[in-house]
Order: sequence, then structure tokens, then C-alpha cells
Amino acid sequence: MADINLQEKSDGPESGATPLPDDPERRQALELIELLFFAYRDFISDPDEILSGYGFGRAHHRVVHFVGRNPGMRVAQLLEILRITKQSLGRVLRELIETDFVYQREGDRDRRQRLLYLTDKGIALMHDLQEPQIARVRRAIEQAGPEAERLYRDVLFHLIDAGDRANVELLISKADE
Amino acid sequence: MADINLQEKSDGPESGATPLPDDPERRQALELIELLFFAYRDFISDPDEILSGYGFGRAHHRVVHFVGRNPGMRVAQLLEILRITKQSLGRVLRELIETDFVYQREGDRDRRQRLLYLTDKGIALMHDLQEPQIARVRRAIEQAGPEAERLYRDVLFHLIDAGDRANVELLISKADE
DNA sequence: TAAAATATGTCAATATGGCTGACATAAATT
DNA sequence: AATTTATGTCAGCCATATTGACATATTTTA
Repeated sequence: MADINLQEKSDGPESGATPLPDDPERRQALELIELLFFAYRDFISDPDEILSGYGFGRAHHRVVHFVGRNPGMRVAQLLEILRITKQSLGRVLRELIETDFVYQREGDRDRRQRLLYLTDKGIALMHDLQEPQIARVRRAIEQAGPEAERLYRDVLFHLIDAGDRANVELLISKADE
Repeated sequence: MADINLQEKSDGPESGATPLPDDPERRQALELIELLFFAYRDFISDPDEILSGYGFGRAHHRVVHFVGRNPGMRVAQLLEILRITKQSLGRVLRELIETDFVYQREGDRDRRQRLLYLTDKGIALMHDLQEPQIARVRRAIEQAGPEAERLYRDVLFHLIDAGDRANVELLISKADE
């Protein structure tokens, strides 16, 4: 990260006007907000690198990940999870199908549905992408002590919009069969 | 979040091939990875909405946030934090300066530097953007119990690339004056 | 059965936010 | 005086998202 050291704020004349309210709770929250930014930034850096080798981007990653974790999921479900439009997903999905990472099957009960599955090639890619992230998470949990897993999980869970929590929980636990 | 319920996986014929290694530690890590995705997704949704009102995007948000937290920071430091190129930052910064959210001042000791500051208008925007995020973080910490703040912070910190942690810590704590 | 709703796909146009490479200027350092 | 540093800018490109309109097949409903 080279050198990020800030120059001493010679908060000289005409400085930035109204200072922040110096509320310690606010400060604490701001620090956590920034930590989340940096953690997320580094967290996606490993997959990004792998993906660039395939000519793929983050959108492809998300599709491979969620389809891999939930074989047979519907397109509409994927749209809901990713919160993007059909048109945006369209190209990415087409590319993944054309390059044989993903395939579709007609739904049994509803033949309008195109259920999504990873091919073996897709599964291999999924694992490649998961490896560094799993290692990173495990390391972090380990280094933060025994209670860390539960509390970290709890905080993340409560950062999610209240109305979505039940669905997310269902999705995550279901994905583990 | 509408309805994300997955259809029962009628993991019929020709299903997705090689199943995942059913390692509970792996499973746990995958769930945390997904929680981080969902938490981050919702976490940036509030600012996104506010920004769209100004015709700004996430890049503008990041600039306003970090310049606001570190008045007088240099362009090079901002680039290091955001991990983007000079050219990418250029447009965003120009827009923020033209619309009077950010201004630049020559460095005192080094007159090549263009130190960055928020105008009053910029500070107001920063506060608007911070409000929902601070509320969200506080709520989550509260609901996750007394130890949550420390451990959540610790995990996030260790998710950051080891080589960057010292700099991030410095940046974050310095930002609180 | 006919009409309506649903699941998906696609076309075209557009915006944003990244990227690379090349080059320019001013100021500081060697 | 030469080099390095801090910043800016031009031009072109790519990835990922957007909206709106429309098409098709299938299921559900009236």
C-alpha cells in the first residue's frame, strides 16, 4: 500500500469550515464504516485477479458463486440476490453459458423456468475463486479469537436490511444442503 | 426482497457433478463470505440513493468521505486508498470541484501538491451520506451484544491485507484528529 | 377455452467508472 | 543542470450497469 501517511494537517487559514461533531460513538461508527470499506476492498482483490485471467469480471464471479452454491436456482432468484436488472445479467449469463461454465435446464414442474447449474468447469472455477476468500476469512476469525465467528456473523447479519434477513438466512443455510 | 425461496433442488439426472467437499469449516467460511456480500450490498444502498439525487455515484461518495475525514489530504493518498488510477479519479474530482463540493489548495511546504478539502456544501453532503450508515452500524452493534464492537472490528481488521493493516489503522485513527 | 399473468430473453441506446498509454507542467531534490 | 515527484489531461477502450420496448412460451385464472 505504498505510503498512505497523511501530511500533518496544517489546518491553516480558511480550513474546511464546520468541524465534525466530536461524538465518540459517532467516531467509533465511522471507524467501523471505513474498516468495512478496506476489508471489502481487499476481500474481492483475490478473486478479481483470478477472474481477469478468464476475461471475466465481478459479475461473472457473483453468478458462478451463487449458482454453484444453489444448483438449480432460477434466473429471477439470481436477479433478486444480485439486485441488478435482467438486461445486465443477460450478457454475463450468456457468456458463462457460451464458454461452458454454466448450463440451463427446463424446470420440471414449470417449463418456462430455465434452472441454472454449473458445469464441471464451472465448479472448478468456483473452487478457485473460493479458495483465497475462505483462507482469508479463516485467518481473520482465528486471529480475532474464539468468540469472533459468532459475533462477526451477528453484526453482519444485522447490517442487512431487516426485511431481507429472513430470506438471506434461508438462502445461506439452504445452500449448505 | 420479494421472494428468494429456492425451489426444492430436484437434483435430478445429470445434476451439477462433483459435489462440494462437505467440510464444516469450509461451510462456515462460505456463509460468512455470503453474509459479507449481503451486508455490503445493503450497506451502500442508502448512500447510493442519496447520491443519485445529486447525479453522483459511488466514486463521488468515496472521495467526499475520505477527503472529509482527512482534510488536506493529497491526491496521491486518495489514489492509494481507493486503488484506482489517476485518470479515473480525475473526472470525479473535477466534477466535485466544479460543483463546489471540494476545493484544492497549494501545499505550504511543497507547492506541487494540491491539498484537498471539502467546502461547507461538501461537508453537508458528507454528513447526509454518513447518517444512514452510522445508524445502521450502531443498530447492528447494539443488536449483536456488548462484545460485538471489539470483535467485529478485529475480524474486519484481519480481513485486510496484512501489509496494509498498519497504514489503515493510522489512517482511521488519524482521521479522528 | 380465452384472457391474463409469469418466466425468460432480446434489441437498442445510454451512463458510469474503471482501464492503458502518452504526454505536459511545475516544483523539489540530487 | 538533470532527475524525480506531484499532479493534470488527452484519447480511446472495456465492463457493468441502466431504461424502455417488445417477443415467446407457459401457467394460472376468470
